[in-house]
Amino acid sequence: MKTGQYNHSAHLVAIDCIILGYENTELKLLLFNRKIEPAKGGWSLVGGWVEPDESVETAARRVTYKISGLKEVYLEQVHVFSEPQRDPGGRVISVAFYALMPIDKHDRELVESHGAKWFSLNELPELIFDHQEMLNMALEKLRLKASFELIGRSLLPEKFTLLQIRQLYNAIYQKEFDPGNFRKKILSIKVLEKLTSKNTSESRKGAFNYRFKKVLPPYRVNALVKY
Amino acid sequence: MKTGQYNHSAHLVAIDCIILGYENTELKLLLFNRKIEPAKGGWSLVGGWVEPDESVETAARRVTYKISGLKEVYLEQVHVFSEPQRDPGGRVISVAFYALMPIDKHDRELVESHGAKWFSLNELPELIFDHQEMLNMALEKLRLKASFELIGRSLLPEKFTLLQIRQLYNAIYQKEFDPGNFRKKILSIKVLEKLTSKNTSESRKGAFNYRFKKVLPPYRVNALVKY
DNA sequence: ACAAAAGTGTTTCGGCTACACCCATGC
DNA sequence: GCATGGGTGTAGCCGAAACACTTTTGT
Repeated sequence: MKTGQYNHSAHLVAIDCIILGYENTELKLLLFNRKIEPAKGGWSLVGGWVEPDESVETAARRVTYKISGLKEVYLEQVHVFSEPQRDPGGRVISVAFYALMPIDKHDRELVESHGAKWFSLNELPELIFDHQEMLNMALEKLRLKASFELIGRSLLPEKFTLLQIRQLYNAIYQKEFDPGNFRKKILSIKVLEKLTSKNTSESRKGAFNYRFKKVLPPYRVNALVKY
Repeated sequence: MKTGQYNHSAHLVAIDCIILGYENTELKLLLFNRKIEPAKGGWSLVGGWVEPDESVETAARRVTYKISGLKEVYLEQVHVFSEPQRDPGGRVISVAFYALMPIDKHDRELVESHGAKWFSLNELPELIFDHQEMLNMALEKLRLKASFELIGRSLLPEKFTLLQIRQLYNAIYQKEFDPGNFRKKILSIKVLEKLTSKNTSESRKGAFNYRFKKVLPPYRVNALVKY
């Protein structure tokens, strides 16, 4: 095979996306019911081939858009999986990404029409191939990121309360953060702005809504949370 | 092209290695004088094609072995670089790795015979393609790793003094760590064992040698150093 | 009245920082 | 004696953790 002026054997390259959403105090993963052999009918990460004229990032964006209808998802490379035997159907090199998606904004019908389904992270079916390992690495990477910067912009609705973002962190780390301390820490980095509206659906008293600032002040590298 | 039962267009896949060594209180990078067009004669990371029957890790190990004669190098994936135009010679997807190498143990003649050369990180020539970006990401990743666990096993000689490992950290973070505090912190995690021998070549008084323990006690996630 | 979250304040504790200080030795 | 790194000790500061306490309001 010839590509440009190089002459060497080539590989099938795919991307697999760990698509995460957040709903009802739980992290959820979008899985795809595989339609082809091998492992037909098994639950798979959402993936696709990398086309000749696109980067792996472009491929990941194309695939996440196609299944969710959302253009604005946060994408990050996780790892390359390339053991020759990882896919029984052939030698495929796969680049794993995680994707963070505002679950309330995506197109649920589109997801369903593709045979995909959201699963709570605590109630996952068995995944095909090495997809469980991909998921594990993605979660590790997400936790690391969330410990250095406040995430949620891509997972929460536009407006949210401090309770909601704390519950998001609870879900990510599978632990309970102290309400008072979490609040003070998060507000101290000044990346959120307080709105005038309140959310009264989750507490008697009602909590102020916040949103992420458009431009973030650069904030210190000091760990946001420990885990 | 057909690979197994899948039918899709394929890609050239390469690996590029940011090979780092440590010598004379400086981090050094092994670069390769490129022998083919495009960018013939330019300085390049050490790389190679991924063969049909090997993982990207295997390819990286093969390539680092071939140029250094060392089998025991520490390898870690950094990132996939896949912009369609990144290599003017053709569409090549490259997986960047960093490699840590005990510079005192490697085969200097082998390196020379391949037209490769060690450069101090402060005196680098211009690199071809996106290799400078690869290097930057590798160093960021190395700093992150070094902040969570004590590195040096793959960079320092078997025996070393606390001065030497501190200077390694100075080189990695480009700052001066406090001798007393660094010492206490490093020893507190109990991954080093004190030897009976002393190194008298670097100080009047002579400093005890240490080495990494064979089995490491699991130590806390608390940052080792801040930067 | 009670429950439950909102929001603020306070105390304690551990670890990091910034040093001071003595030791050993070659020059 | 002096400079240099080896090695130990310590006072102070800062931030995290734990938790008390008051507010608000629907039931």
